[in-house]
Amino acid sequence: MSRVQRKRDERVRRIVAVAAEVFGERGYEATTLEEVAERLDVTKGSLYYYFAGKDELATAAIETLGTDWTERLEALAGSLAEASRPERLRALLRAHIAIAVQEYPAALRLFLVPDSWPAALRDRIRELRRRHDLVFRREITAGVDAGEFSVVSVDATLQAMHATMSQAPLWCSHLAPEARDRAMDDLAEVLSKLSR
Amino acid sequence: MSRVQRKRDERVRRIVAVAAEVFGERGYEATTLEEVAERLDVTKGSLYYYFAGKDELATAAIETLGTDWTERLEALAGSLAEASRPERLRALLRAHIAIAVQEYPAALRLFLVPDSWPAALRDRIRELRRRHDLVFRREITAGVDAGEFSVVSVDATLQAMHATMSQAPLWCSHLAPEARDRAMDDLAEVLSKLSR
Amino acid sequence: MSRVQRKRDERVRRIVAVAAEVFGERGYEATTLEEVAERLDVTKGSLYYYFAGKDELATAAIETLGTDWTERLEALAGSLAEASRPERLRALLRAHIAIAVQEYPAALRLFLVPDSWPAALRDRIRELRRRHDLVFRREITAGVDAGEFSVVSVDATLQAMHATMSQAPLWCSHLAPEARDRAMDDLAEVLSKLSR
Amino acid sequence: MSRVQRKRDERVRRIVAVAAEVFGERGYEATTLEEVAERLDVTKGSLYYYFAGKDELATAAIETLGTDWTERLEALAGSLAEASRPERLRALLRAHIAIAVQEYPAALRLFLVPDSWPAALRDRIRELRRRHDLVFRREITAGVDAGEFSVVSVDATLQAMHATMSQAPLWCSHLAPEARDRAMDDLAEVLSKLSR
DNA sequence: GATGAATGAGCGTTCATTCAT
DNA sequence: AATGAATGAACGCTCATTCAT
Repeated sequence: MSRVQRKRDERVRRIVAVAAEVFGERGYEATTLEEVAERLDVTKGSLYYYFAGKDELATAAIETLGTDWTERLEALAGSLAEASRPERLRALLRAHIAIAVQEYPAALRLFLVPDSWPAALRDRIRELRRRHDLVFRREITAGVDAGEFSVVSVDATLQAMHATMSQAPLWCSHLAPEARDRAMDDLAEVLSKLSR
Repeated sequence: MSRVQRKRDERVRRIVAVAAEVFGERGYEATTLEEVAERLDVTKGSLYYYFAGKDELATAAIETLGTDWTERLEALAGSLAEASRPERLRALLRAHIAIAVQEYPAALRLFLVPDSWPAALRDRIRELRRRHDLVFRREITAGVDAGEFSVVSVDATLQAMHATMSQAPLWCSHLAPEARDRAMDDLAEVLSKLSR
Repeated sequence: MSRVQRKRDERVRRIVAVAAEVFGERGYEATTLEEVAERLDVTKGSLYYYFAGKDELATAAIETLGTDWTERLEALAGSLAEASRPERLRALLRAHIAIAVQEYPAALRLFLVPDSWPAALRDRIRELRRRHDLVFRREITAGVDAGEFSVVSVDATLQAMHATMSQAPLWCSHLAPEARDRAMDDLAEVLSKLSR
Repeated sequence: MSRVQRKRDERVRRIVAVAAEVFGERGYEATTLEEVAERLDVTKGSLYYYFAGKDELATAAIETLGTDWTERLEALAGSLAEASRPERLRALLRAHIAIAVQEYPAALRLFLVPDSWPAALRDRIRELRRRHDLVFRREITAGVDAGEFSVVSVDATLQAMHATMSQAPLWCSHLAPEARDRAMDDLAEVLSKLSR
């Protein structure tokens, strides 16, 4: 890989990171390329040198955001290998909520992509969700198999967890810092009940 | 009430219904008056004869939908006065999910308040939510007071219930009829656990 | 003239009067038929039963406004037949200013009709101006002929008088009542100097 | 100043000049950005690259015109330091009229502040007027203080002068060249009387 | 590689005008 | 005679997209 290519990759990475930030804050529709460009301190037109358009940029951003998010949860799961199952699940739920609330408050809106998007992109997003989902699914099924967890339905339980976590920002964002922390704790605790 | 007035009301009702549909499908920002008008087979400008603008139309759509929904749940709660607490709660959860999935599959987007919504609308939505929320809150707190329910936090529990119910259509819509019914049952059952 | 015809004339008169009022306050562009209709307590569409459109209504309004204005000045001139020439001129100037400021604050804008108007209407307006102009022209020329007035040029003098009077609302409107009265007095006094 | 910057400035200058022209011909409300763009042979949207909106464009137009005009009068006043007061006043009046008639025949409409103009613009216009006004106010008050001029009211006198000068194009524009020159002379002479 | 400039389609909104009733 | 309803053209404005330099 040439030096030029590395430079380009680095640039692309930075653009995507910033785009993920903006898309995460504002959602797809409310995000303008102008704002993305501004935060990168370049002009709007420059973005087109790297991305074919808003949709592609959004896709890359979602991908990055989703991958980053998933990897952090996976890393956390790894680092908690010693903890008890309930402890680990709660920690994962809590971390997920914290990321949603603090870093990607508009993620829900972002994953509610416009129907007008090409099927390929929608599939890609679904794929990302699946991988994301897997982090929690593994915990639950392993716990159930081990007889430590008991759920009505794994799918329904995961559905409830994800729905609650993705909407957490709507509830928590406008709370004062301490109240917000408590609210996030409560949510994680409440969701933990679903596996008992 | 005059014939003219009735006609007008009927017209307004149709507009609001269609608007709720489109807002639900697309979200606030992505909804264009052009599309609402097209589905009504009138021109954009005609909408302004009945509504002062996009915001008012969205408000009316949300208001109608929210009020109708709440009233049906309140009626159900009333008719179940005799049932046991857990029974009644599960029935309410199941009914809520059914309404969401079958009648307002797009409600999530309607109640998913983007920061870009006019403040007035935001407040109104919050108000509607509160009333809607109250149906379930009453059940939970009464159960807790009676010592039959036990929750970590009433607020967090309600938050989880509402989030899950509003996202149910995303999961259930594309399932086959029987699978869908079972999924809805499971969700209601899962959420019931939150009060135990 | 039939009773029906009289009734119609009466209606037309009322419409035109109200239209003159609104056009006088807002100017041509800012006046909407909606507002005219509202003040008449009828619907927009009804106006079209009497007038072919906004332009015709405006023309009629200007005509009425101009005629009324002129007639009041002529009446005043008649009632001051005994007064000295300078007295009469000043009174006329003062009256003109008062009407402009208090009743038709946007008259200037109204007489600055859009270039897009049909030539016939523009001619009619010019005609109205001429008659209006004549009230003052008569005074000046008579005074000059009698050796009591002395002007550089009758046309230029009248031009200055009319320009000043028509712009008076711009200056006077936002003054407090007493200051406004004084300002109008001053203007009339100042313009009187032009004939000495 | 870079070549790019110079180019941009030049572009802005041209836009403002054309805008002043159109605003002058049509007035604020009747001016459409479409027409401004058309005369510049660009599209409507392009204007927004340079100006935030119609208001800002109008402000810039008025500002440019007003500043240029005032500075020329101030320069003339400076160059006539030796002349007698009456001479200097007449020369200023005559110059003002000439600029109005020959260069800014539509200035009246620009300075004719409709109530509908955004408040910010109104204030700015008032400010420009004040500075413009000052050129003449200085002459008058100095003359009065020196006992060479005598006026009923400085304010009213200035009001009359400005009104007359700004409406001069309405009268003079359609005259033949020689008649027009004479008319302008007459107007200046007539207005001179106001200070005697 | 990046910029400044321009484009054009589309949006929410206004309003004169038309017309069936 | 008058109304309620609808239309459609136009407006100010936004923004993704293109492109010469």
